[in-house]
Formats: sequence, C-alpha cells, structure tokens
Amino acid sequence: MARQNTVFKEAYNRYAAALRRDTALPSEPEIAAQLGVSRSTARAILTRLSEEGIIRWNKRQKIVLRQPTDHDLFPSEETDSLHDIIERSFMQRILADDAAPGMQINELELAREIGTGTTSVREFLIRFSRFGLIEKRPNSHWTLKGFTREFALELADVREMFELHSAAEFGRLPRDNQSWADLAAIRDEHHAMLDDINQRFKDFSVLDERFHLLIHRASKNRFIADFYDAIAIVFHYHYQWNKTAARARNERAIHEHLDYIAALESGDQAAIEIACRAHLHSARQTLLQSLPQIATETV
Amino acid sequence: MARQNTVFKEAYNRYAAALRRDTALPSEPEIAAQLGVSRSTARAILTRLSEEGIIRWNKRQKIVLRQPTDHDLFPSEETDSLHDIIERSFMQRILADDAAPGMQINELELAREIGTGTTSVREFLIRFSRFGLIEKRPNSHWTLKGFTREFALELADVREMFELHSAAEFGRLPRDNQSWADLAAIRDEHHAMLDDINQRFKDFSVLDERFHLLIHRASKNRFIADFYDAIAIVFHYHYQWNKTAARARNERAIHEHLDYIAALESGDQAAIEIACRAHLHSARQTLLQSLPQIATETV
DNA sequence: ATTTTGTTTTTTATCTACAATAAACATTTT
DNA sequence: AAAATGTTTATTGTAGATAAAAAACAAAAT
Repeated sequence: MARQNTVFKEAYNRYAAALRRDTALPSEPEIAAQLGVSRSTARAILTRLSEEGIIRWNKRQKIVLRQPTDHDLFPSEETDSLHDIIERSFMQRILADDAAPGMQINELELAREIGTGTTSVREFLIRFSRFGLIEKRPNSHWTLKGFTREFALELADVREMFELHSAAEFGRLPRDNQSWADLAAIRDEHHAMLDDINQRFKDFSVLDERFHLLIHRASKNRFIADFYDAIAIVFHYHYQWNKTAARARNERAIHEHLDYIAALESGDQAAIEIACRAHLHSARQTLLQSLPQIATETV
Repeated sequence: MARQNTVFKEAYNRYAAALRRDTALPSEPEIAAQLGVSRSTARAILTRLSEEGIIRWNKRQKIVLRQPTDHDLFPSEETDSLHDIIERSFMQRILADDAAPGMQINELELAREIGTGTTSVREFLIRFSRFGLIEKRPNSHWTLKGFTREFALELADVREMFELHSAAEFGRLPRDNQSWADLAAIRDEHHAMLDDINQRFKDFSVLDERFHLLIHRASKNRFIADFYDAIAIVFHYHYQWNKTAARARNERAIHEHLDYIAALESGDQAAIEIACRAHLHSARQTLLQSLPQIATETV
C-alpha cells in the first residue's frame, strides 16, 4: 500500500458526526473548506455517505436521510496520520526509563516496531532533529542525546531570551489589537481554573501552552514561533510521563501567570520584565526537577 | 542505481593525492580514521589503488609504487555528495531573480532538474525548512517564503539576542581557555587582511564566519549553534549572489570586529555589549541593503 | 458571469528494493 | 594479548513505483 487514506477517514468521521437528519448539505467546495481538505476528498466523503445510505445525493441536492451511528465511523486507529503515530511511538520510546543518552537509534528497527516503512521514519527523524534531542552522524546512525540536564538548561536559556523579547513586544502592541482581548480571556480562564483547582489542575498544560503561544505570536518572528513549537511538543510528552507534584506546581504557575498578565496589561516595560523573569525562573526549576534521573547522567 | 559511491570516490581522491612514492602505508584502521570513513571504505580504496598499480598491497605490506596523477583521480562531479548537489542547485534557484516569494516548489520537478530521486529532494527540503525560507502545507506543496525584508529582520533579531548572549559568555571564559588563543589568532588575521585589503577583501566572509562561530561556541548551547549554522549557509549563498560594495562593506566590518575583539579581551561586560551591538547594528544594515529588490515585495 | 458539479491530471506520501557504507565477527600475525 | 587482516552481516542512502490527495480543467446549472 502506497499511502493510507487517513485524511479521508478522519475527515469522514468529523463530517459524519456533525450531520443532523433532514438537513441539506452545502456545495462541495464549501464542505471541503469546512473540513480543510480538497474537494476531491470532500467528494469521496459524500460518495461514501451516499453509499452507506446516510445521505441522498443527486448533484446539488444532498439530504441527510439518517443520523450516522458510531458503527458508521472508522475506528480511531485508522484515522491517525502516520506522522502522529510515529511521533507518539518515538516519544514513548525516548522518554521510557531505559532510553539512555548516547543510545543508537536504528531506522529499520523503529520502522518495524511501528509497522511502517523506513522512509517515513527517516523523514520523521530529520524533522525531529531540530528539537536537539537526537543527532545524526552522516552515513551512520542517529544518536539519542536525550532529555538531559544540559538539554533542559540550553532550552531554558533560549526560552528566556525569546520570551523576554516577545513579552516586551507584547507590551508595545496598540490597545485595540486583538491580542489584548485574547489575553483578557485567558486571564479569566486562569481565575476560573484557580477556583476549582483540585478538579482542574490537569488542564493547566493546555492553558499554559495557549498563554505562551499568545505572547510569542506578538513577536511576529518565525524563528521564535518555530522554537516554541518545539518546546510545546517536548513539554507535551514530557509532562505526560512526569506527573510528580503536578497540582502544587500548576497552582503556583497560575499565580505567576496572573502576575505576568497584570504586568503586561499595565504596559510598564520594567514590570513586564520582572514578572516574566520571575515566571521563567520558576519554570526553569520545574523543568530541572522533572528530569528523569537516569538521563541526568550525561554521556 | 541505489546509491552513489561518492564517499569512496571522494576519500580515494583525498588519499591518492597525499601519497608519496616509496612510502609505506599504515594499517587499515589507521587509514580509515585518517580519512574519516569506515574500514570497509578504506579497504575499497586500497583495493583500487592496488588494481591501478599505484601501490603494491600484500596484507600488512603497502608500498607506494608510483605517484598518482590527476588522471588517476575521479572527476569532481563524481565526488560531490548528493546532498551538496541538491543544496547548491536549490540555492541557485531560490536566489535567482525570477524566484518570487509565494512561488510553489515542486518536488518532482526539482528532482528531475537535478537528476535525482524525489526522496532525496524531499529530505533536503525538510532539513532546509528550519532556515525559515520555505514552508510546507500538509498534503500539499512547499511554498517559497523567500529572502524578504521580513526574513532579514526576523533573522537579525534572533541573531542579536543570541550573539549578545554568546559574547557575554565569552567574556566570562577563564583566561586559560583555548578560545582566547583562538581569538588572538583571528585578531591577527584581521590585521593581516586589513594590510592587504584590496587583494583580500573577498576572503573576509570565511574569516567572518570563523569569528562568529568562535563566539557562539562559548555559549555551549545547541540551539544557538544550530541557528548559526543556518545563518552561515544562508549568508554563504546569499553573498555569492550579491557582491555589491563588498570591499567597503568588508573593510568596515573588519574594523568593527577589531573593536569587538578588543572589548572581549578587556573582559569588561559593558564594553563587550556596546561593541557587539555596534557590529550587529551595521551587520543588520548590510543584510537589509543586500536584499534582492524583487523579493522585497512580500506576498 | 459566477458558482457548482463532473472529469482528468498533477503532485505528494509511502512502500519496497538494492547498492554503498558501516559495523560486527573470525582469523591471522606480531 | 593486542592489533591487523579477512569475511560476513547490518544499516543507511537513494531510486522507482503506486495509491491518496490536491489541483486543474471542462461542462453544466444558477
């Protein structure tokens, strides 16, 4: 098989789940735009919906005959893109306790384990290499540099440089900029989460990512944005595996965020820098504390 | 053909060129280490040298019978790695005047033009994408973002943050660190170049790269180092295509470097920051002035 | 005239195969 | 015993093939 039709299946599930009986569906280009796929794929979805008797389709006329059931949808294993499957599988591997820094990474072995071709694994590793966790020796194997103390410190240093820059830029945005409204909304969400912290502390990482992304977008710098993408992915997986003291850690971070937001809203550059530094300092401590002990011993 | 033996050919040329008649050659592992290849490749080289009658080879005995001539070497087209070929070809394309920002990049077309397979081109583009000059839409084509004013400004901003950081770190290096000796050597080379500026101004870019690389290495940060790699490649090709006012530009830069080096050697952090900022400011102007006019109009 | 549908073409994503290269293992020589 | 050579195996780098998805083109409907 040359390529899995996961785009089709995922979009089909998404579209089918939103269908309501007796409604009429819009034009093909509109469906395609709604789903973020090409019209070819949208037509494939309509074709299948029609074949399954879920809609009656005749040129412009597209009527929903019945509500699709769970049985009509593709199972979730078939809708994940190959890239996501490889990413998940690989991150599990390198965050596992037995993944020691300096370890070799074998493309063929990885591919077999994941059940995919070597090309996809290669391309994934090339993309992933910009996160600084793996390194390649030409004509030879990849090496796992690992989630070490050095990695965490280097990451934190760059993060601090970038975030101080972005926060300062944010403070200079004109008051009618959309970002201020977004910031206010995020501030309110912080308060809401704090009111119910015992139940909701696990949702913090999503909010955290949104908050910092908003700050970084103010800098309008592709290198900063790309770097934050890298951070977000690394953190996303890392904190799934390291949940120690999550509640206390998150509660403290929320308070720091609120101080930081207040400073931004004040527009006072000195206050912004102080609040930003304070938060980044404790974020650095959190990161260092969460390091897997085995990986702390470097190569 | 599945793979070109460019590693072998390039190493063969390198080794053959260094042979002297009647000398005895070292062991296979030693030859391999000297050339930076595996013993298998080293043996392939010895085999060919033997077949060509350049050496007499019998187990440990390896005697050079005759000096290899240019005729014995592989032509230079056959020794370039595929990656380098693709890189050169691609950079030529995107720096050509008709390469407008927003342009689509077609993998198959590129591959055919270069005379290679699509896989290699894909992998090159993925690697190259971290430089921020191209961008991919999933399941669709790559887009050339181009050498625009925005690109130059974003690059310069990050460069400034990183270099100020690295320069400060450099200033803190203990005086017995090797980097101080390297810096002194580079300082002398600047003086030498200045004495013969009319003849040698073209060699400045190599010196410039070595100087900044030395500074950045002091930060011991993989993200900073990677970013400087990107800068170096972009500049390397960019200035090959834009040679306007190179002499004046380079002469000014040499003076700035010398001030910068003097500040570093003084160990005075405030002086370092001032000299670093001054140089980065004029480097930014140089970069902006060298933008191709067509690419300045953004998408 | 513009939008929608129908049809064909182009391009990407992925697999498989295979030569080049590296690495491992076995034997010989010092 | 250690290092070198001889031989075999494992792994990477690259081409080529093919289905999925996007894009382009053509015809029909508003």
